[in-house]
Amino acid sequence: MKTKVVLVDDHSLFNDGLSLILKESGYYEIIAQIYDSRNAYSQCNVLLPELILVDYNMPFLDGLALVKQLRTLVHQSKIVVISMYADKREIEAFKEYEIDGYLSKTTPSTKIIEALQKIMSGEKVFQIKQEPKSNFDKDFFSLKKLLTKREVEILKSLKKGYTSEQVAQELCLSYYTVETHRKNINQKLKFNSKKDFYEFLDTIELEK
Amino acid sequence: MKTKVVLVDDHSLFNDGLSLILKESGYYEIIAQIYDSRNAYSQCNVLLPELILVDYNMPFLDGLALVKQLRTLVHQSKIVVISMYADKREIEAFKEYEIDGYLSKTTPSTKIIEALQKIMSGEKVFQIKQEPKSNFDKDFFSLKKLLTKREVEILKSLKKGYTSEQVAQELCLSYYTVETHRKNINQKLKFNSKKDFYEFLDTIELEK
DNA sequence: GCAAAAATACCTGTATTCAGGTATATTAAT
DNA sequence: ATTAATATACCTGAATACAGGTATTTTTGC
Repeated sequence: MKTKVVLVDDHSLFNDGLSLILKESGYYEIIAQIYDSRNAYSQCNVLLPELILVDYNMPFLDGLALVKQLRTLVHQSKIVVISMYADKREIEAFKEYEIDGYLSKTTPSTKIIEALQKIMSGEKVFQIKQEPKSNFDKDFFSLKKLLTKREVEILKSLKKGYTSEQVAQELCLSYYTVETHRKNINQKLKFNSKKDFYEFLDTIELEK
Repeated sequence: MKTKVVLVDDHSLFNDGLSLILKESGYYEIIAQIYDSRNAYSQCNVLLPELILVDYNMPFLDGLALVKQLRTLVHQSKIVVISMYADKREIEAFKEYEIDGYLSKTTPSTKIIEALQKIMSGEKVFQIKQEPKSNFDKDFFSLKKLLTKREVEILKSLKKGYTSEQVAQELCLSYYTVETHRKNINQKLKFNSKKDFYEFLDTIELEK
């Protein structure tokens, strides 16, 4: 049921953290965490993982050299490289070894999970640089410059799943006022669809 | 700028993993990871964290006893207990010490972050048992059992931000047909608000 | 103090969604 | 072969959201 994963990363904190993140997602079973890449090939030969996550920067045997080895495995696993610097040249170097994905360590865990799901379903995911954010920086601090205090309050209330009507009730405002605020928010943030708006609403953190 | 956090958990894997998760969120700065709860009180007295995350099950000095100590700190920090078993009786025991939240270790990292954001803005969050998943398991495989092939196609199209009208065009269907499918989807998945639906749409993976 | 920004409220018309139906042809299951 | 499920399509009315206005009061910055 769950995808059997082997993690190869000398940096134990990240190895452990990633392990936890993958386990938490509910889709992955970590069958091994390997801290010394020199053991990876033999271990994978025995464990037959469906997915191997390999760090790029490792001592003794780096990601590139390891992938070269792993591709000679009889049992074909998906191989994903995780790197500190999502460099274009780095990716180029991997091209000939037919890896299934290339992810950056700066990617939020949710996006890592998303990417891995895509990869497990056959897609290839290459993240060059940090993905350009949607429209503007989605963090609260840049948002504060754009929106007024009241507009943020409206968003907070909408975040609870309220309709404009319900927001009006909660904040003791007229329905028309709430609608006006929403109109202004939409103008400022220029959403292309309802989905875009609600997606934004879901993602954004609006706390102090 | 970032919330200063101290983690208290003897289980280093979880401590490290949680640390990573908090850091990744961008809102938290981990100023200490404490593995022996007996050091927590003195450390917090020096470090003055805004948020203290405490594990429930710890050797020597367990979560309850530690919280009792921490509440005597001059500098008042938010205190959140994280437990393996989100037991109702456990929470009861904490009630008199006025903790700000009680979270389960089974909670996905994104939900932990969400909960902590709420807590930092003054709310209290008590998660008893693992929260009943949003109606059903949000993964594709359990979804397939609930929805028909066509319904999934409709969702895929909606995921692009299309309106029912546009979905109809893309799939060469009548607008009415698309609306019917959406109606059936909504019935099956029982969303409580538009926000819930679009949030689901954003989260779900619909690939093969 | 004055001008700008923000917050409030209202109106209109349209677009979109949602919930309640009905109905038929095709497909899958037993 | 005959149910049951699926996909299709249409209708209506209500609820919600969106886009275009206008307008008044309050707050804030200089």
